[in-house]
Parts: sequence; structure tokens; C-alpha cells
Amino acid sequence: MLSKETLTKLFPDWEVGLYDAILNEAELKEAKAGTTLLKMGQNIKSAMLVVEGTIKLYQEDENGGEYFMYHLNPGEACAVTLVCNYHHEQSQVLAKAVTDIQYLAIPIEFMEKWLNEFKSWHYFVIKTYRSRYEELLKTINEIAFKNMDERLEFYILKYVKQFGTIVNLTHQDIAKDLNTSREVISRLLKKMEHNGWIIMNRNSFDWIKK
Amino acid sequence: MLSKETLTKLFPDWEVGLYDAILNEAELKEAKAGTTLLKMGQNIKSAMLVVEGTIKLYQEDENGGEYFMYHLNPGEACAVTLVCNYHHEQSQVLAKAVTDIQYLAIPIEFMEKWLNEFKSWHYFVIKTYRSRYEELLKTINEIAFKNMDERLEFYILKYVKQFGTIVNLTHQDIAKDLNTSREVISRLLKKMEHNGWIIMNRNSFDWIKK
DNA sequence: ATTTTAGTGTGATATATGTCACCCAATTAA
DNA sequence: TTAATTGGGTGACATATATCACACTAAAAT
Repeated sequence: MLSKETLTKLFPDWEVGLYDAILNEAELKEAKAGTTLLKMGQNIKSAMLVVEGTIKLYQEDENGGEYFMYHLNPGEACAVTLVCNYHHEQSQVLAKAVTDIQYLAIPIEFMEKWLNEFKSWHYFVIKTYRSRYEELLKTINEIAFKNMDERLEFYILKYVKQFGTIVNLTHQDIAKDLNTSREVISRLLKKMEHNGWIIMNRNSFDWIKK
Repeated sequence: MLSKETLTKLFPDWEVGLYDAILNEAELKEAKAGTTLLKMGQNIKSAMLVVEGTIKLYQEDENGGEYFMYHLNPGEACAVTLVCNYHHEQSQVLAKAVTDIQYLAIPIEFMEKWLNEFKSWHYFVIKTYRSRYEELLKTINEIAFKNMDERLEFYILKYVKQFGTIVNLTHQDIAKDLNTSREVISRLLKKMEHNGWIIMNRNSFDWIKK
């Protein structure tokens, strides 16, 4: 069950009334690792705040391509679901649970209301947009200017920062996230192994650079 | 001189006090077409609201590469300059005036203050972030999934939407914005000419597709 | 224990784009 | 008027990445 204490830890900057509003209106949901939480074009019916676990956010194209953009961690919210008007109701991103997760689902009709009622909610929304905007800028920088080897390193570093140096991903997983092919990733990882940046195992490798 | 009337037209959703605050605290500045208004890494000392003209926003990399992301028009604000805390003071984007422009410069010390004082400012900031976030998503979609011919078409369409079907850009201009080389753009435009999508002239072409 | 599947390695080749070299034509400067 | 500059066209080639084909091995399923 969700306690005010948990909320206080996750969202330390909120005002008291907002915790109550969450307790009254939000539903605490769970999802298994691997679940797709939000698809491109899907109608948004509730805002998503992460309580436990990690979510990965992707840009998705018409032909099933995906590009990984950033992680969402406990205390963070999915920006696109914080809809503050009724014009935008379609998701423009793909969201997947990477671990088992718990999240708060808040019906979007409260978004407008809470913006009026709670100053700390207002700040939270701005902070969320701002930080996600920055993540997107980094992503654009990578794709627009970097070759695949650098993008792969950047990708691995994001993983390592989240989960530690043992990278439990197959080459195919990585290839999908970077919208390239498995062979390309295999070859680049081999090169990293030669350079002494990683130690490779089946299904995983260890990032030991520096 | 800046009048309350002008402000009302540009920012119809604001509350009255906010217009007064702008009139008291903002400086109306001008810049010639081509001026760089904001560079990557530059300290942000004021928020930028467009009054007249058009600004182009770019992602910039260490080696001088640029990638065009979106336009800012009158009534719109540069999201990165709407700093609401003092941790982020470095610009992560490059902003250039494409036409002669007028803009409001608001010292960033008012950002925090106005968020507290004016509800309509708060909404304005959120709306700004939200719409820019969406632009970045589109940009990522283009770079991550599309070939240069499609990206060029998308680029031209953004121009056409802003300025009309006569595209007054050299191949070199376009190449720079898409972080590619002039020859590539020349060849793709030639192909579009063959397809009957454009009529080419020196220094410009006319987009006649459909 | 044997078969199947998933993960990986690697050569060969295709394609998109980047780079270089050079040309020509139009415009601008001298 | 002539020279210089800018914009554009195009072949040749380099490079990064995508794609195909196939082999090998560890793990999982039977």
C-alpha cells in the first residue's frame, strides 16, 4: 500500500495537500519487466509517476523502429503524460518497463486542476519537462553528430550509470535500442574488447574502461 | 516602444499584472538577421521572448557542427532561457535570428519570482516546454529513422510553412542546417527537380510539390 | 542425450553518405 | 571590362553502416 511516508521520500518538494490528493486520486499500479506501458499514438488517460523500478523511453517510428532516449526512475514522471490541456492526448513516445515497476496513475482530468491548486505540482511539471527536454537534446547531439561507436559508448554509459558495470543485454537488445543491426553492435563490441574497454561473456559484458 | 496592446496580442492568455511586470522589467532588444543570439555553453542572463521576426534553434556540437531543430515565432519563448533554478545557467542550444527581430530580454532573477507571482506565467512556461519537447521528438524521429532525402523534404516543409514556397536558401545553407555537405544537398535537390517537386533558380527554388 | 534455440563471429557485398577535385555560370567587386 | 567570388554540377572515390549468408557454441527444451 502507498503511504504518505513513501511519497515524502519520492517527492520531497511537494506540499502536504498534494500528497493527500495523490492518496485520494492516484492508483498504484504494477507492471512486470518488459511490459509496454505506453505506445506511440495511444490515447493518454493518466499521468505516470514512477514509484519503484525503471522505465525506458523511446521514440518509435511507423515501421517498428525504436530509438532509446532516456530512463525514468523513482520520483520521476513521464513528461508526455502530464497533459495540461485536452488537445494533446496521443502519446508521442514508447515507454517500457525494464524492471518490475510500481507507478502512480493519475487520471488526466486532475492535471489541469492540480496545476491550479498546488504550486508544488506546478514546479514538478516544469522540472519534469525541463529535465526531459535536456535529455532529448543530448539524444539529438548523439544521433546528429556521432558515429555508431561513440553512440554505443554513450548508450553503455547510460546503462552503467543505471545498473552498474555488468551489462546484461544481448547485442540484439542494444541494436534495437540504437536502431541498427546486431552485426554492427557485435563488431563494435569486439573492437571495445580489443581495446580493453569491456570483458565479454555470453548475454552480458563488463564495462571496465578507465 | 513596447505597448501593453502589443503584449496583449502576443500573449493573450496572460494576466494583467504580468504585462506590467514585463513593461517594468523586460528590455526590448533588436537584432539583425543572421545574428547569433545564444551559443552552446554560454551563460544565460536573460529569458528571451520573441516579439517580431523568426529565430532558429540549433543543437551545436564541439566541432562546429549544427543541427536545425525548430523555429521560434512572435509570442513564443526560448525554452532553455526560462531558467527556473540557478543550477542551469549554460545554454544547451544555439539560437540565431533568421530575420531582423525584436525580442524581450527578462533578467533571469525574475523567472523564479514570476513563477510564484503569476499563474499565467507558470502556464506559459509549461506550454513552452511542452511544445519544444514535441519539436525535439520530431527532430529525433527524423534523424534516427529517415534518410537524407526525407529529412531534406521535412526541412523544406518547415521552411515553406514559415516563409512560403519560395525557398531562399543556398545549398550550402541547407547542408549546414542538416549537418551534411553541399554536394549531397545539390544532388538531392536535383532529384527533386527531376521529380517535379521544385523549380530551381540560383540562390533559391520554388516548392511546387502537390 | 539429443535436438532446438538463442547468442555471437565473420566474410562478402550493397548502399547511403562524405570527401575531393574540378568545372562552369552568375553575380559582385575592382 | 576584367577579375574575383559565390553558387552550383558532377565524376571518382572513401567510409560507415546495412544486409545477407553461414558457421559455431552455449544454453534450454525435449
